[in-house]
Amino acid sequence: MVRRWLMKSEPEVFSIDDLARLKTSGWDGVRNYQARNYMKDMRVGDEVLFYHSNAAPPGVAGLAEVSRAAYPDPTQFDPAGGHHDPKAAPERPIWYQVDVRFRRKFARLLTLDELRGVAALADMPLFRRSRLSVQPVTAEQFRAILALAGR
DNA sequence: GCCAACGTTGGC
DNA sequence: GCCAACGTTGGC
Repeated sequence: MVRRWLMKSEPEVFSIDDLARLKTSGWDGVRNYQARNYMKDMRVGDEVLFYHSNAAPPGVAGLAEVSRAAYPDPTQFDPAGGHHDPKAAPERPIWYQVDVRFRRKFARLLTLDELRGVAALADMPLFRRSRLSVQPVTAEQFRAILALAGR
């Protein structure tokens, strides 16, 4: 069963255009347990709404898909990197990532402000739970967002 | 740059 | 196990 997710990234760090260029990328650096657990639930082929956070304006920028299921995030083992976790070891990983593949960039950014006004989206964690960078999206919510994006 | 929300850490 | 301090996220 293909499911749907929303994943946040700061475009200054990694944007939908970066993914379009790379085609596929590991989604590393997630250091929140709830977000990690959602990534562990992901299956190859799951659909991903690519959300630009901490941007002006923030919003959903496009569509991607999970191309590799969860595996240990290597950045947790690198003391020199910004995502190092001293409690993690290769035989005891704590953090996981998935790989995502570019599908398409929307013709226009669906801004947070616009999405907030859509009744069908009112229950999204995006509005109800702050700072959750990976979150599930229902079939109805997903349809509503794709309808706004057009084809 | 500010700051509210909120998850994590660590002293007790 | 409580909870204050602290750090991060992310909208504005």
